[in-house]
Amino acid sequence: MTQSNETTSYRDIKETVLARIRSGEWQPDSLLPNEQDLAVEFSCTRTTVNRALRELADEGFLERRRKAGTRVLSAPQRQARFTIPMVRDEVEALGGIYRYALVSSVAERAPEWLCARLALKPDQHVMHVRCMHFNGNTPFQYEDRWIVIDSVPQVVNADFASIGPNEWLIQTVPFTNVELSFLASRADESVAAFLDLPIDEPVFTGERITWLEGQPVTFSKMYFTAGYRMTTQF
Amino acid sequence: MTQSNETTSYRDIKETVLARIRSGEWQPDSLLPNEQDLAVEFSCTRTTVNRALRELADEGFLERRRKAGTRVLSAPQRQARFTIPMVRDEVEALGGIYRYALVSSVAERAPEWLCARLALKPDQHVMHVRCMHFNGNTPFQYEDRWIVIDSVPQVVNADFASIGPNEWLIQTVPFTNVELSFLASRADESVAAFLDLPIDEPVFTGERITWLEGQPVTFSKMYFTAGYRMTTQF
DNA sequence: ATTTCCATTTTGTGTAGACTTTAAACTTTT
DNA sequence: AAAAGTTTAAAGTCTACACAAAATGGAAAT
Repeated sequence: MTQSNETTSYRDIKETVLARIRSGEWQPDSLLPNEQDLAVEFSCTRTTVNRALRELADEGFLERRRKAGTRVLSAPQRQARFTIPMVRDEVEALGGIYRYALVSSVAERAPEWLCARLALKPDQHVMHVRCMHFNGNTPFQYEDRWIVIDSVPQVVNADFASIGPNEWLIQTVPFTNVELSFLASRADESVAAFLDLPIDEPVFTGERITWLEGQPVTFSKMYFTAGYRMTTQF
Repeated sequence: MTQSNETTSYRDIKETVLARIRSGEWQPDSLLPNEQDLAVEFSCTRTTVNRALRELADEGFLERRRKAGTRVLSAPQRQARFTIPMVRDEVEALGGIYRYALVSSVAERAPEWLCARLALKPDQHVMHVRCMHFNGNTPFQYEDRWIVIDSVPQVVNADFASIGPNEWLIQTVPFTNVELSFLASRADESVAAFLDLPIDEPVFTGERITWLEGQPVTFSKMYFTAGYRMTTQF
């Protein structure tokens, strides 16, 4: 059969299923009919039903298990997706002019806390890069970053005066695994100075660890401007 | 052909494509071969290639447009997916015992700032619920919430002494639209008291606005325990 | 009563092929 | 040139069918 106006598409099925859950017709924890039966009901193939249910499961509405069937999740595990933009894009999306400035870039022995954090050997060296990201002339983010030299030997020749370490790394080393955290920290003297804040001001802070095939590549702390909020809708 | 050991699955294709992007073989902004050609290369059907590329696009690695083809995103818009668990689950995942306590629950006229925030009429009423979530006996989260009575009339009969407002709302109005923000705030006198912190301590804070079919349902502020971090891996 | 094993059900994934939709690129007209 | 129309290549989706893999529930063995 050709897909004409009256054909049920996987989108229609998704909508119908969601509507039935919302209306209470399909209660939380209850089992849905199996794919074959739904295919008959919607007069389409099982393939189409499968796609609809698979996506709803991805989106956190359903739970599916072979042989056990598909059930409505009682507490819809809705996942918030935060897009992690690069600072430049974030500033430009705010309608601002992005400006970058290098503060310092030094090769040094990895400090103890970093060795612990990244599972480095005590004598490994890192490139310590500090830099600022501005929105026009307003400080937007202060970045404190360490790059493991053994993992990215080219870093010793990188010119971080002209390109930010994040953009450089993205061009240079692909990464495979990332751990990203957000927390509230307190502006110490240096952070306060760079972001033009009072000392002890609460600062929204991100920490990112990046690995390439199990090798630690970089650790960075990002201190955001006062009043910054990370927002998403779903 | 049957799917035997040597068959290329959409997973294999995803991996291979990612590897080629990482290795630089497929540069950012460059165009991938079209699905048909890839199908030939991987000796599978276009359907299978399609699924692989579609998922990679969903995950933020590729951009696909009809007729234009598939290209590697220059700034991989990787999306961090934070699962937003209910406090109970979060505490239990930490190995703790979850305990809930109501602080107060009062019906009142919506304050001006809330009217502005939720686009309420100036005379609308809200249920103002304050409560605590504990990990054992340690304060974990202090929650300050307003529920729009016109949107959820049953709320006046809800017994928030025995069930948290979030869990009650999920049972009552399950499918909603949400705007979620995170920021760093400063513990005022009351927050500090509830979370057992010094005044002015930085506090990781979440704000959530919830709508049902365009109607504002609830606004809540969640103040997290000292040292809290929201973490994800990808 | 408990464990082990097996049949069966349900989702997971693949093949092969067709039609649809979008939008880029080209062609014609103004 | 610029605008309007046309072609066409690429992704998007569906059909129809097949075999694979997991896990449940019951049967058999201990």
